Parts: sequence; C-alpha cells; structure tokens
Amino acid sequence: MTKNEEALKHYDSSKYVTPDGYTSDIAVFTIVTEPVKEEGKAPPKRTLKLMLIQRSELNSEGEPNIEGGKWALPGGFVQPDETAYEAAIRELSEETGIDQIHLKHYGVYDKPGRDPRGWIITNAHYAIVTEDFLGKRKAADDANDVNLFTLEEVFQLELAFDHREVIHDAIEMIKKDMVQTTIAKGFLPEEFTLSELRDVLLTVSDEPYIKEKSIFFRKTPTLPFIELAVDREGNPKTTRRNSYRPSKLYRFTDSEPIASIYT
Amino acid sequence: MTKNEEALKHYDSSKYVTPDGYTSDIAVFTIVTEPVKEEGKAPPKRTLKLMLIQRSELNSEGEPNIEGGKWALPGGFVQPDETAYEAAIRELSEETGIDQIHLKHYGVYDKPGRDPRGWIITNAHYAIVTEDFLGKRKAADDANDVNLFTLEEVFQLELAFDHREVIHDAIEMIKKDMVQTTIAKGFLPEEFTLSELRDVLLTVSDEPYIKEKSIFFRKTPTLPFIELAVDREGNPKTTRRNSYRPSKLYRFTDSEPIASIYT
DNA sequence: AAAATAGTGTCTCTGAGACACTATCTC
DNA sequence: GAGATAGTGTCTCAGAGACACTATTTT
Repeated sequence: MTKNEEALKHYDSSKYVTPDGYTSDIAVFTIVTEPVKEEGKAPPKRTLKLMLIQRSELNSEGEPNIEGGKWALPGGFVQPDETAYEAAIRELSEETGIDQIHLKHYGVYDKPGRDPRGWIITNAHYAIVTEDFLGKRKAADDANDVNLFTLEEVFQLELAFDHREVIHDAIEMIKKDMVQTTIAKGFLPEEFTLSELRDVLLTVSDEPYIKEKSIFFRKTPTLPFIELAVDREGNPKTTRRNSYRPSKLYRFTDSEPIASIYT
Repeated sequence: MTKNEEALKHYDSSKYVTPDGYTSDIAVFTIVTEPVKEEGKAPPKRTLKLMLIQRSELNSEGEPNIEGGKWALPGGFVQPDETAYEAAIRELSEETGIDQIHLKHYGVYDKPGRDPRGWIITNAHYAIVTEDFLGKRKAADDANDVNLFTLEEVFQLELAFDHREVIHDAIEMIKKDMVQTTIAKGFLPEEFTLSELRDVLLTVSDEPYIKEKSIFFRKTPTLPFIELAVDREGNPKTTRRNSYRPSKLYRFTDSEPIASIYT
C-alpha cells in the first residue's frame, strides 16, 4: 500500500464539500395481537404497527429542539467508528431498550434541504420485533414519548423532517419483503403453527393462497423453506396455545427461496 | 417553521463529527450479443457484462492517484446540491457519455476504514444499458480505460477500495431483480420477441420455466405485465431480425407484479 | 430440399381453488 | 352437546413439464 500512502500525501479532503452529518433511522415494526375476548383461548386479532417517538420540545440543554413535538423514526447520528447498521442497533437499544432484532437497510435519503440542520444523509432501516420485546421499551432522553401506530394512524400524525416519505417507503418495503422473503419469521416464535404464520401474512396480503385456509394449510408444509418441528423421537411437536385441540408446530429452514414473476 | 428557526440558532453542527465525503458509484450492466456465425441471421450468444474503469496512475495534477491502476466502478463525489441518484446520472454521462438508463439504488457502504482517504460513505447503484448505448462510451479525465467484463472475469481483476464487495452485491441484486421485477426491459428494445426476452433471462437463470421453450412461449404471452404489440389496425406486429420466419413482437405493460414465495 | 427460428399438439400429472366435512379438545 | 381451532375429502379445471411435431421463410 506504499503507492497509496504516497497518493494520500497529495490528497486534500478540504477540496471537497463534505456532508454535515450521517444519520441512521429505524422503522420498527411489530405485530400486536389483541385478544378479541377477554380470558381463555381466543382468535386473537393481529395488527401490524409501527413504532414512533415524539421528539421533545426542548433538548438536553433546555433549548428548543429541531422539529420538536413532531413524531419521528428513532435514530441518530452515526459515529465515525461504526456503520449505520451498527448505529441502528445501538440507537434502538439506547432509545427503546430493544436488542436482538431483524434489521435491514432499505433506503437512503439525501435530498438537498430535507433537514434544516444542513446536508444530512440518512440511512434508513426497518426492524422487526416481537410484541414481547416491546414490553422492554422505555422513553429515552430526548424523546418524550414512544408509541405504536397502525399503518393508517401513522399518516394522520405530524411527522418530522421527510419522515412521511421515509415511513411510506418502509411500509412498502416490508409488505413486499413479507411475501418475497422469510422475514415473517421475525414476527413469530422459533416454532409456530400454520395459523400463526397465516395470521402474520394476512396483515399484509389478502391473496387467496393465504386467505383460503385449505390452500394455505395444504401448501405451506410442502414449501422448501418450512419444515415440521419434531422432538428427539421424531414425533411432531404440538402446542395448545391457540386452541384446545393441539396443533402442529413448524419452523423455518435455512434455505432462502427466490420468487419469480415469470413462473 | 418559526419554532424550528429558533431551534436552529442553538444547533451547532460542529458538535458532531462529520463524514469526509459522500460518493455515488454505479455498476453498469449490459448484455452483449455476439453473433456466433459471421454474416446473416444467426442465434446470437448473449452475455451479461459489467463495465469498469481503470483508475489512472496519476491524477490531473500529475501526482500519484489513490488506488491508481486498479479497476473500479465509475462514480465520484456527490455535490451538496444534488442527490446521489442525480450524481450517478451526471457521473455516468461525464465518464462514459451514457444517458437514458435504468438506474436503481441497491446499497450503502460505510464500513470504517473502507477508503484510505477518510470517512467516506458510498451510495451504490446499478444501471442497465443496451449495447448500442455503450458505443458512445469514452474514457474520461481520471480514468485511463473503460472496459466490459463477464461476471467471472471481474473477480480476477485487482479491484479498488472495497469494490469486490460492492460489485458482488450488485451482481446478486441484478440477478434477483431480473426475475422479480421487469428490469429485463432495460436490456431490450421497446418491442421484443419472446426469444429475445428468453435469451436475456437465460443470462441469469436456468429454471425450467425459462429454459424449456414450450413452457416459456406458452406462458409468457399470458402474463399480466406483457402484451402483444399491435399496429393501428390491431394486427400483431412482427419482425424478421432474428430469423427468416417472422416472429411476433411484445412489449411490457405498465403493471408491476409482485412475486411471492408462498404461492 | 435443407436449414434455421418460431411456434403448436398432445399427454400426464400436479396442484390451485372452492367449500363442505371431520377431528380434537374443554367446558 | 356446544363451541372453538385444526385440519382433511372431494371435485373441477388450469397449467407445469416433457418432447415431438408443424409452420414460415430464405438459400
């Protein structure tokens, strides 16, 4: 690398205008299951929701905060010694106490003027967490409220910066990825029933191969990326958490399929 | 926005460390058709290739250039008054003379230490151009050579920065998008024959629904995003460019399908 | 007639799709 | 038995897949 070292001596970064900041934002999705009836086994209603934080009116120094009072995606500035992906994990943990999550980059936002503070580039991710992880959430320093909203409610809010666009893209992306990849597993326990998987998929799609019970129940066990969960003796595992009648448990395999529009 | 104006007075960007640069890189793909036989109607062989530039040994001031001599994706620094997407279009036109292209963001590269010049964030795109556009290509100031490589040849080269990873991701992404979206149209004329479409798809996939002629010829005309090209009287248009027997022309419609792994 | 691409005919077998039915369990 | 989820039976029809065959044109 001696050639490069010499080249570096002649490189002057001040020749170029540099960005004023690089931030990492995260659209945190969860599926909330609400028991329709109180008590007992019930057909819980599943709803896909997005977590937002309300920016505080004042910053830590007691001065007015940028876009204070508006709702925004959790996130913050990336440090020079980390990637935006790592920053996302760190911020999520700082701001909400969430760890262990499925996290994926889905877009960059760099339109001039999108942030009043200057030339700020935002690397956007979406995250998938299960409901129980959100129990751990807590409000952090410069956020005075953390809340979950349905995909309809979100756009009724006053949103900070260009987060309307950023959130819109996140929703489109997760809806697409939900049927094109196996990210549905992020919303489910390791081992799940076919009904549970179907309910998760129903939050984003009404296609007959999901909606029609008989098609889904017959087809899904044959898919290459899903397998029956078995115990040490090779007998199918079952659960009664959703019904009195035991139902079989399944798990995702390691194989990642590729869907095609030409099939 | 008066609340924000007040907040801005208290905002000090120098509190944060800022990146040393924001660049936009482009993986330009093209499909080269090489006639197997010279002269006459032939079954041309199609190959997917990637365009790279060789970084010059010396910069415009005659001093050693960073990563000089190595092969790299075309690209460069984003200006504060443009998006990386706009920069990609500009650079592509500057460095190679290409305009009118399909361009898509596919990744961000921000690992600390990836660029010896400092903390540099790269926004990566892939582009699809037809062969004839590449006729217009020209070498630019700080690139002393522009060339096309097959996907195998690429990884034999000495590549600059972390472009091995950036290029690897581009290839994976275009292969996926080729069967999951209608980007194949970027490699084809407005109106194309089924054989032409099939040959394009065969550069990335060997699945039977593409490979098996009878399946592909029967299935494709029924797909919702492909329609027969007709003239003013409603008669199917034909061409003889690939054979003596005229073959029907097709076009992509506006509809964008979503593939699913659960179907 | 030969040769080359562009299709179609035919047959088998799987599986999508619709909807009614059965199974297993608790209360 | 009522009621709830978890599945299965059955029927029809579309289409995947394999491979041989026909069609259209120039040399």
